[in-house]
Amino acid sequence: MKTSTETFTAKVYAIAQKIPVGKVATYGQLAALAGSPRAARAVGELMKKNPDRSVVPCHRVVASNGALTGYAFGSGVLTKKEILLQEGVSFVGAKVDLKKSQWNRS
DNA sequence: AGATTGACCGTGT
DNA sequence: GACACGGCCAATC
Repeated sequence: MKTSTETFTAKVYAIAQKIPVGKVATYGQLAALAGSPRAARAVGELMKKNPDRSVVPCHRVVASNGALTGYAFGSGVLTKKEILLQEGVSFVGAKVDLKKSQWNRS
């Protein structure tokens, strides 16, 4: 029986890996799915400290308003945006079109 | 063990 | 519609 924190962290990473290509999820959404709807901030911490972007597509995680926030790899948000465009995510100016590309969890 | 920070979110002015 | 403030959660120093 692990502490709640480890479960939360594990869930966040697991969920992040479940985000399909061409879709994005908000920090709050990941937090909610992980069991703490208010832990959006903590999710950001996990993404920043994420073990590996190959196992945790942190680039598919954006702010609730669709804006791209920090990125621990490449050139930061610039690289993140490029990757999302590569994935086929719809963009509106400098933000993601959540109406079209927000992850509709199964 | 205590205090501070941080890739956020919601509400108010 | 834009700017400012507070609140929550977990990790890090």
